[in-house]
Amino acid sequence: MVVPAKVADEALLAGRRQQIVSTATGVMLEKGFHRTSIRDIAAAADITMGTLYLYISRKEDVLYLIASAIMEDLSDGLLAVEPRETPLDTLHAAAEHFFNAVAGLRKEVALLYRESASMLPEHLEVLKQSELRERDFLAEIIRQGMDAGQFRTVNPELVAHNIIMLAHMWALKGWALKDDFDVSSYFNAQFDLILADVLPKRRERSALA
Amino acid sequence: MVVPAKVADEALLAGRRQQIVSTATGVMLEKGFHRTSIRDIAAAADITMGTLYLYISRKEDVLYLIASAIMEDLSDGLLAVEPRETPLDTLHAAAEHFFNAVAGLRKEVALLYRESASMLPEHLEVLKQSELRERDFLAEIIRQGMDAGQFRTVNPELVAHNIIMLAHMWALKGWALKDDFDVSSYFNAQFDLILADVLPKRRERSALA
DNA sequence: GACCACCGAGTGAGCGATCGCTCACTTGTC
DNA sequence: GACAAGTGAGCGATCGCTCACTCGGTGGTC
Repeated sequence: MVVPAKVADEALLAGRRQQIVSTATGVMLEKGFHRTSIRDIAAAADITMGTLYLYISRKEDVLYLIASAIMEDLSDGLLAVEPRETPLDTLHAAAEHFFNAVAGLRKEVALLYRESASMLPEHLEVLKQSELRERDFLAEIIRQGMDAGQFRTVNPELVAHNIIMLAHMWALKGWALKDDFDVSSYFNAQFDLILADVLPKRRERSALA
Repeated sequence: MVVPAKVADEALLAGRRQQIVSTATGVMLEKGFHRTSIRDIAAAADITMGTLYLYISRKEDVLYLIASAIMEDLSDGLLAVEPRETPLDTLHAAAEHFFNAVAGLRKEVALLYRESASMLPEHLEVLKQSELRERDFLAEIIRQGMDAGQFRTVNPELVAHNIIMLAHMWALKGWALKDDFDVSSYFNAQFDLILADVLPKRRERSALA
């Protein structure tokens, strides 16, 4: 167990933690990890400090619960994307889903980057593994496109990581992008560039673009 | 003046601040802004707390001095890149320079992302403007390539921002990339993809690639 | 040269305000 | 009455920042 608790009742545990995470996220988004006190978190969740410590054992546990909830939101949705007719279609669907998910959790994704240094190493490792799973999912689609002769030869993991990074970029660089794009025009512009990365140079782009 | 001081002698001011920045950077890199105390900074710079406050007026000022020194290192080098024979050559030189600069300041760049939320708004704004200057510099090269008919039609600012983001990616995602790349193979792989973004689809890649 | 008033730079004990976390205790339920 | 869940005053350890003070050098006066 990554986050030990002192309460046996599992339903109660899950419920209270959900209550803690959902209320503490707002506080952390606003004030950040270090400026958010245990008292703040307890007050937001409408419990006392002592009760809070029945469900976590260190302040860092709260951060981890928040971070892994965000990561799950992002990852689960992506990994649930079903294969389409062609690898290109699948890549488009997966990327679009991921870009939208990140856009819906802009501040939360930025929080992950900001506070990753405040996390305990074993917690951070879990999140890294989660991102690697996202990368591998996208890389597998790209590999299938290459095997099918539909994509040119690229490093699938690198292109996959770029897709993730450019999605995160909406969260990290929104201050600079918001003037020129909204969420969907941002995705369209970026996917056009991703297409250029993976499609063979001599072939016309598909109707999808 | 963004950071007010209580010492009149400008040479002394510059020297002391250089001394503060160079020693405090190491501490901040290791512990982060909030876990680094004023006492830590003063001790590292081998001065007392009182003296420190002659050269800054808030703890956040130290962070800003550090951050703007890092940003200057990155920006000045990029903006000093001279035009080459063709826009493509110039873009290659500029991107390579920037990727190398970021790679040489990996932890420092990661610090900028982590601690941007700890900065005072007016300090953060200066750093944003600096990054926009980098973006515009790269965008101008791309625009020239488009005007010369050497590049296809893309959004120059977006591609420029992507180049910056993918360079920063080495600092942000090094944990995942270090297994597959070193600094130069990473740049080569990414620049190959950037080429695919900007070069016309039907044209063979130049000898540069 | 002797004296002194002045000033800018440097000092660090100490202030008030937190902080994360504990534990002796209360409450509610069966 | 046994036990799991909940409570919050209080502990020790910081923290950022201040301010009354020391110190050494400079220049004016005799």
